[in-house]
Amino acid sequence: MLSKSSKYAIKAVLFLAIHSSEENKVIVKDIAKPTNVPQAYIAKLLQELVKAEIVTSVRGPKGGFYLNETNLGHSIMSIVNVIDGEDKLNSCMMSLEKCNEEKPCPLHFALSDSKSQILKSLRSKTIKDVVKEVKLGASFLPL
Amino acid sequence: MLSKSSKYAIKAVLFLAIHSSEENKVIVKDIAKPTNVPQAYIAKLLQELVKAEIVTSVRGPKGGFYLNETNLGHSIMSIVNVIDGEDKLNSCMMSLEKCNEEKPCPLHFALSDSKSQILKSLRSKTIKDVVKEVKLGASFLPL
DNA sequence: TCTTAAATATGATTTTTATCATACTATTTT
DNA sequence: AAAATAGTATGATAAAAATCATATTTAAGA
Repeated sequence: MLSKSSKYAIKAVLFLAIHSSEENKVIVKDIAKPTNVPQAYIAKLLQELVKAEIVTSVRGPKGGFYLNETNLGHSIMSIVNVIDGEDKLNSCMMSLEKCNEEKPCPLHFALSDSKSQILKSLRSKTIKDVVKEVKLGASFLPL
Repeated sequence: MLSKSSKYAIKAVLFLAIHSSEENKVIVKDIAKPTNVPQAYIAKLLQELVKAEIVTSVRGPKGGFYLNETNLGHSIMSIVNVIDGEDKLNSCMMSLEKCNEEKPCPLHFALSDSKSQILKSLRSKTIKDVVKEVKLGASFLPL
């Protein structure tokens, strides 16, 4: 469902949401280690997120990444869309195309409710929303 | 979530569930075309399913594949397990390991309900179950 | 202005997944 | 018994995803 890349990206963004601010930028190395993502790889993903204006970056010494208020308002879905492409998640679980009520795939009725729920959740939850929940106890590195 | 391979496998199995019987075996060519899956590829997947006793095969002329009553009782999940491996689907959506109530990942609360629903559905629905729903209108090749 | 610390750009390599090809084995039919 | 028709086994190739490496650009600070 979510590619490794999207998962990495979500992790990194949530990490920034919690640990960064304009006055407190975080450098890639310090994102890579705690999130357990290869540094060069997360760097590349972050660049895409910067281009998409989901994270903010500043170069040079004292530079790094952070999320501003606008950034925090983006949905989790928007991260996935940037990394995996727009309709990776909208595609049918069963066949390789999209299915719907009129043209349901064989697993449509078994899965579509839960699937729409997940999509809805990803679409409606902003980074900020999730951070609240994280602060209530979610951890980055479940074992 | 489901790999292309699992999707192919599910398609093929459901196709057989609908169109085959011991007296009416189906050869790979006639599975590949209507399900829109590369023939050599589905052949390979079918072999794994045969080994796992999820589909039945007979060699030689008048041979082919079919599902017997036992085969029909398997869950959709069992197909995925054979093709993608046991815990591909059980892994956490967010981090790369498994998460749970005690050690939730940041997206745990947002997604776990729907996810368990999907898993439950895949685990509990047998091939036979899904076939009933298919006969009520699902199609194999949604556009 | 030079050095240093950061992101950025680009592309090479590796690994995984998907696909294709070919030779072999089993069973039916003639 | 031979020929034909099916699955089976194995491995080669191609494409995609993930990872690694390196050079470039930008900005801060001495």
